[in-house]
Amino acid sequence: MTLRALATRLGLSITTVSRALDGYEDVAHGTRVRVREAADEMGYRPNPVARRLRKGTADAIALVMPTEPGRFFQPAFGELLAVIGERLAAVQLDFTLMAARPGPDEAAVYTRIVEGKRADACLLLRTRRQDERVAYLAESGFPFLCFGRTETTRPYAFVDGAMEEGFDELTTRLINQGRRRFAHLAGPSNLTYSALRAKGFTRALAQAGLPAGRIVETIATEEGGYQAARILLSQSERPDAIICATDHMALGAYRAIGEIGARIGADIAVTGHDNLAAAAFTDPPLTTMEPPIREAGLSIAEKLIALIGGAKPADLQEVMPLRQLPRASSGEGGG
Amino acid sequence: MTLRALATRLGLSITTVSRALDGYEDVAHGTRVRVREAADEMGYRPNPVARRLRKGTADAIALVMPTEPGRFFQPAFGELLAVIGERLAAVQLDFTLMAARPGPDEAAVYTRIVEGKRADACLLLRTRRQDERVAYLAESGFPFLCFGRTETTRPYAFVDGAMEEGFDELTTRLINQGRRRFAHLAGPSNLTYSALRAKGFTRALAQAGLPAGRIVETIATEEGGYQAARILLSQSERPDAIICATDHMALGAYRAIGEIGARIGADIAVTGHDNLAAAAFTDPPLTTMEPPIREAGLSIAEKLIALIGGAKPADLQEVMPLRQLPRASSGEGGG
DNA sequence: CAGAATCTCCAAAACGATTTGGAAACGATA
DNA sequence: TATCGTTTCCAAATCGTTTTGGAGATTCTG
Repeated sequence: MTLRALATRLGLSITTVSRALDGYEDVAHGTRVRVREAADEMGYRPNPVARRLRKGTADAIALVMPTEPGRFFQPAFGELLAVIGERLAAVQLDFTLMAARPGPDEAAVYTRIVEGKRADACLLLRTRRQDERVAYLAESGFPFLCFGRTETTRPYAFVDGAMEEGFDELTTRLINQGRRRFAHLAGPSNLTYSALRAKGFTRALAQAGLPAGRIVETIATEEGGYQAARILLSQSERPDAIICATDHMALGAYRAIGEIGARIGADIAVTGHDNLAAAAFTDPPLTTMEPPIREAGLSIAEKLIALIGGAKPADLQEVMPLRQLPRASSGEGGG
Repeated sequence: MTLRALATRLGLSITTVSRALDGYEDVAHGTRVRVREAADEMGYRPNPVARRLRKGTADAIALVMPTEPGRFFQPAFGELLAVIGERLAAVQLDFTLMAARPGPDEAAVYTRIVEGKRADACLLLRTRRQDERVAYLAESGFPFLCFGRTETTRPYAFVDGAMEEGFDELTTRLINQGRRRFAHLAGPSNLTYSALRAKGFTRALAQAGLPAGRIVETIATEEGGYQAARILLSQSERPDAIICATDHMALGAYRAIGEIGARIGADIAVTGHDNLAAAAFTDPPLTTMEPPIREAGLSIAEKLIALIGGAKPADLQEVMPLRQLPRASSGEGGG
């Protein structure tokens, strides 16, 4: 069912049918109605590819997943994609996934998107402090949005959680509770989120006039958290609060603490970030904070749409507050 | 940089340039080389949209995410997508994500894919026993592949884990260990995986000549597992083994068991399925089984490619064995 | 009633590739 | 030399839209 078929069937020109469907003013009301009725009676759907070719757009947003070897961990990834995808579909935008492992291949994927016009804009995940992807995209004038911040002088569009504030608030809360020997299990230092979380942690201690806490950098998994926590716990001055960059790391710390027979919550506070589904059901329930995934997804979609519409990146920046979830692992909450 | 530009620059016709790049035999070796060199010197990339229009393909695979309200839980979803995406990209196929909540909207999304030619094939997740999506796609002759099985008389392409066998093996192991009072926390009964897992569980008991185990159906989350386990534990004949359909549910059961002061592993065995990242780090570590996500992803991609190539669905069926991970929650393994 | 303004409509040119159906040039064959 | 086969190339059609630049009909204005 093409436009031509519809046109000949109606005894009209292709032009008129096209314009009638698009609601132009220069087609008589009567014919417009007639065309529309015929169109959905015959189940006509414009061929998206033809439209794209003519309009010179891709009608698509690209998402490049940085696939590191081993498990892929972006908490609530599925939900995030679902929300974004749903919103984009509503405005007829395809949401295209591409995978690339960080490194030389990654650059090729971005080149393909930009030079091959595979998308009208793209979405970056797991942003790094120094991010070549951002540099390349900004350089080539291609619209993009980061989920997470990066360090650059150029204005760029992003959506991110208020992690610095979140970790500051959390740490301050534990200070007020009387904790004094703080340690922080940080994620890989090249990722912006690690730096921001560590910064909030550090700031809270400084503000309270306490000595700087110990910071151990490790991979953001259970195993990483376990190893790092073991090291911390084996040292002379044992911490009474371990602020972990992620829930996964916190679960690793749980085991390390269990092994030395200390009590989580009472002896040593443990906290995370993400609010994994499991976090409320660990023993004890894990104190954490939760990024507003649905809201973030909607905001991301909205900003991508704006970006395609020509909005300036500088006007598309948003830091979203996190929800604090005090639970028993820091001697708070019920249970 | 279009084909025309390249052609005039080389003093050749568009036809010749196109054919030279595609490696046809009817262009002289010399010119072929010349054309190719010029092409990648000038960074020529064929416009994918134009190519699609002409060839009548979408060069894309669609994935419709069933976004149920609340958390979206497909374990290892990110990794699965990454693997599939990577493989598809290698053969120049886009991987398009769409979201739809099960119900009337869902049908519209599939109609859009099929009638709007948004993709050459599509991938279904969270397959249901009676799946209208499968019915519709099969009906309309659109190529599709299911990750998970469904109940239909027509031959269809799928990749799935050997869950029936996995749950049978697990249950048998626990029977041999001396457990006798079995219960199963099943997922929603409309999803095929729930039925298969329950079937494996049931089969093992029957084969051992034991009475049928109690089966409680619930939502596949921690909360669902917790509620269901509480009910089980409040009854007169307390189970000594709770086989959960998923790790998430098992974690919920952990809490319920903790609340009544029983010991997981020693008093009551608890097991799951998925091998969540957290599963090895719970206390005690959770006995579970792991689907081969990478292999499944690769197989899915391969089959989708074959499907587009015209392979018969009946030849594209694969059930992949699960890896058993006996751990302390069933009184096995270390720790 | 002539001329202008307004309504409706349409033919044809894009968009950038692939593919069909030759055509020119050339050497080989008889 | 005339014919045939190869080799190498190309003009033009095609995919299905959108959009430009009118053109005919009708109504309005003075």
